Amino acid sequence: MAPRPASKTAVPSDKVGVICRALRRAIIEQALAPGAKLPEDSLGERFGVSRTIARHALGQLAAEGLVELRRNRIAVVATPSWQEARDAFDIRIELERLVVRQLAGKLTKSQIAELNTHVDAEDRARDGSDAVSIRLATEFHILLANMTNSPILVRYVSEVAYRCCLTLSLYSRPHSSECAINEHRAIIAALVKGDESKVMSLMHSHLDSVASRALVAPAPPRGRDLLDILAPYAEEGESERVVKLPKVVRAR
Amino acid sequence: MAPRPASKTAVPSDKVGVICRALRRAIIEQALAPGAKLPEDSLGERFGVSRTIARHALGQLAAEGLVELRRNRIAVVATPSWQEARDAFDIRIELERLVVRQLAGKLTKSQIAELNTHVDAEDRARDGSDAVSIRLATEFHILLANMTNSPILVRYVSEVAYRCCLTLSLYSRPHSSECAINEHRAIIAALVKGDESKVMSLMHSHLDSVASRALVAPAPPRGRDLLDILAPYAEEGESERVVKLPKVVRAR
DNA sequence: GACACTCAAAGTGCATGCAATTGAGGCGCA
DNA sequence: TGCGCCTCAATTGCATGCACTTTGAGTGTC
Repeated sequence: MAPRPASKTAVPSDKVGVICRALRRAIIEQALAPGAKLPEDSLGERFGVSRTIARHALGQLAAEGLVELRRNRIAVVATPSWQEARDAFDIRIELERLVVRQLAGKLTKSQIAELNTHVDAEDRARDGSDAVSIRLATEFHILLANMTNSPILVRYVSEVAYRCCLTLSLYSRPHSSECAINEHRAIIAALVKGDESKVMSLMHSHLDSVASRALVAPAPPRGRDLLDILAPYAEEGESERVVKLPKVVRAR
Repeated sequence: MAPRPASKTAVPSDKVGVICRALRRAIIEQALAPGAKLPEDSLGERFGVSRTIARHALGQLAAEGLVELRRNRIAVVATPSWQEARDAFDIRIELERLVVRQLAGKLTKSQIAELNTHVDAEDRARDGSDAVSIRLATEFHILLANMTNSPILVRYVSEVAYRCCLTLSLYSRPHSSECAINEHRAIIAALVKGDESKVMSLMHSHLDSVASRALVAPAPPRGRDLLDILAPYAEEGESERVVKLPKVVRAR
């Protein structure tokens, strides 16, 4: 009587899956900002399960890079460095070029309709919160990936898209999403037309522009704590040279 | 006093990490063939930990696609379909092109030496078991990925390379690795020379030839069981239509 | 001999309990 | 006030126990 068989990847039980999906969504909507604490018992209590399950879910999310786990420490929402964000976008560009290459000229009528419906929803959400816009924009890309029918590709694109989403909340200025929506429409058009190289370059420039709008400066603009800000000044990770800095550094 | 800080990705405790690494290696060396059963208690007993930990490790490996988990069933080593194998190689090609693009002309002397040392080892292992050759060949690619210093890229390349490895054991004829080794040498040379587009196309054709040598036919050649072989003939997954087939089908 | 049914053994799903670690506030001291 | 030490509540690490599900071997019937 399960509502959906939910061809989800590798989710052991489904309570774990439920928690993962909920947290994922909360994270990409920025309800949980990078650095937010995720204690096992609170999570368990909130979802009506034991710590064991909450812990398992955190493990999965950590594998996806959305959560950071350190031994004996409370799990936190991941805080990717600027460089990691850049890397994620580079990977994403390649993967999504592959997606549209496989899809060009191969969409069914109902798939095209589904994509258009989604972009319409993005349009309608323009006045709403940024968080929802960002989520919908991300989901557009995941929807595309889904249409390839390649579970592996879906997983990688989803993961890396979520990670990128996470970085937007760290490094981006308030989102201006209108152009992105037009770019989505252009991509659909090119996919329908079946112009493989056109749609690949469209996707490339789309993601590139999202990335460059988001990752404006290599400096960590906000949401970082003192230690992270100081980190680049440490260089030699060795030891005694930094002893003269404020004690927080030693506390590391 | 930990020997290495081990910048490994997202491994909660380290007992889990140990088990994951051991299983990963066993899988890619085909000590554990696709379909092999991995009961939690046996695993726990073997590694001297409780089922809880073994279970957690299986969860991680499932997230990487090396293990298949089904509710209330014993975990098994994944048995990718031919199509999934093809998809994995496609993704791998894109990711590794990215790797060598980033690396072209940027290798340090010691990195070049490390690569050469590795290929020498591959050479020496040519007479040994296929399993070891395959593992070394895979590790060459992971070594390259590591040199990009992009943890995300490393993770994805490793994962997808392991998956490809897994498919080799399913679909490939006995490995003939000599040409692969020469191709590795050619890639190193092009990387040193710094010819970006040359090295990208070398990597592309290298992986393409590995894939086409491995994935010779879309039919599932061996190691599959009756059910999987019959699967394509079922089409409508519904129900009663297959009732007339041998009873194993119903047993599903 | 083939099928259907039953039931115990094996295995997973999950909660709970106990030990170990952490870090934050409190206390003393200069 | 400012700094360091100490203690204890909060939290994780992990094993274990109990309930439920699956499996397959054995039994009986036709």
